[in-house]
Amino acid sequence: MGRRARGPGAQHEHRCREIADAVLEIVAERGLPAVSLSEVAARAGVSAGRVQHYFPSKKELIEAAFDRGNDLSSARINAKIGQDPQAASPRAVLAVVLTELIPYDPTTRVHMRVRQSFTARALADEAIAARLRQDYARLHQTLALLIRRDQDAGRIPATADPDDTAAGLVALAEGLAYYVLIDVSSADTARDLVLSALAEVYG
Amino acid sequence: MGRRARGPGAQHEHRCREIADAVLEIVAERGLPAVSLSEVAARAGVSAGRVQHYFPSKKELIEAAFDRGNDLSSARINAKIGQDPQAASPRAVLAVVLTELIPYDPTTRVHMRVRQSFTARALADEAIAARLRQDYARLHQTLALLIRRDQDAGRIPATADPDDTAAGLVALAEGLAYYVLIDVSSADTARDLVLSALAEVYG
DNA sequence: GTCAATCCGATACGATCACATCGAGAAACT
DNA sequence: AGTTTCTCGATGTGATCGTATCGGATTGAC
Repeated sequence: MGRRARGPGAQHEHRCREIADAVLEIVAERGLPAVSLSEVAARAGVSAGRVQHYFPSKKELIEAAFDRGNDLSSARINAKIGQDPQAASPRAVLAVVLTELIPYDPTTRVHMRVRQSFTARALADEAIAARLRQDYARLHQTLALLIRRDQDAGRIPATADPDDTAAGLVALAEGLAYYVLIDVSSADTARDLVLSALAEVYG
Repeated sequence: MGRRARGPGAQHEHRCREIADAVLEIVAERGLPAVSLSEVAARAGVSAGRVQHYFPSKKELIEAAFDRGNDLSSARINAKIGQDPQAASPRAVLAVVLTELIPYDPTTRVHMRVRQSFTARALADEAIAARLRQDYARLHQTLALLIRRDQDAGRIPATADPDDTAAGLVALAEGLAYYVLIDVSSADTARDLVLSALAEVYG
């Protein structure tokens, strides 16, 4: 009953991640509608039964993949920032986070394609929308805190609202990220625009 | 042969639009994956056979709905600008276009939900992507022209690149538009951010 | 070594889908 | 009036989907 599965725990999580990663690969290549149990099983190189065992419903499978995608993106960005977020200057951290939202290589392209797919589904899937809102709240809050720190240090005019400024910067980065994904803009152009927007925040 | 169907032409286009509008309604409510021939027929109040007659394949149906959605949005924005685009000041036109990209009432919410759905599909559907690229090219070009006009008039610093600036403003507006759609930001906040970004362009 | 929980492959089922086919009726041109 | 084209509802078909279920294999606890 209340007992926790202990022995196979490690294997369990590993298998779950394998399957979730297969979902992400399919989403990156052909979008969320292309995700089916048989597709996922084939991509992960396992039987459909196993997929069904770990994720009894498709809904759970999709949501697990969403969380997995978020974890991968967060890990990538955190690795870029370095182990000590307090050490670097707020502006440097802001620049890294914002530019990391722009796809500039195959890996980041995959990450942003996946994210874009889930943002679309959020419009019709409240479970995904709730997860996404929480995700945005955390991201915006983090950036707003950095802005506020540099406001206190006098490097950013105190007139700007930190929360709105943070939301604006992320919105710009994501809008440009989409342009890069569909080849409307180049990654370099997008990066320059984001960084110049950041520069304007700094007066 | 080369002959054009004349008599039933009017009815033909009218029926096509009815069906395309039904597709847009479904997309706005439950997303593109919810669009099926039977759903569309039921929503439009016609038989499935008629839908199939006017749109022999689902692909054509989706693409027609995409074009229809674009037409509706363009018409709405053009109506806001007024009949004489040369008369108004470039800045006023820029402000209208950018704020009209932000959902602020049920109608604009529907328009932007539909647009967001198609942008997601564009990642996996080259036909939609091509249409979207053309759409963006036109929009960005229009705004860049307005910016250039006010650069020539000395109202905007000549240092800024008109095309990149236009792309940045639209990207910001669309990123914020999505925040409004999933209730991350309010429409007022988004509007203010877009307008202040425009103000910064004007120095 | 025994036992129970977990794991997972195989199969079946009902629903839904896009699409094809057919044929009757309406309309338009000759 | 006759003929042809357009219109479109009805029905069938093959494929794919998500899910339920079952039975044996594996595993870890004791």
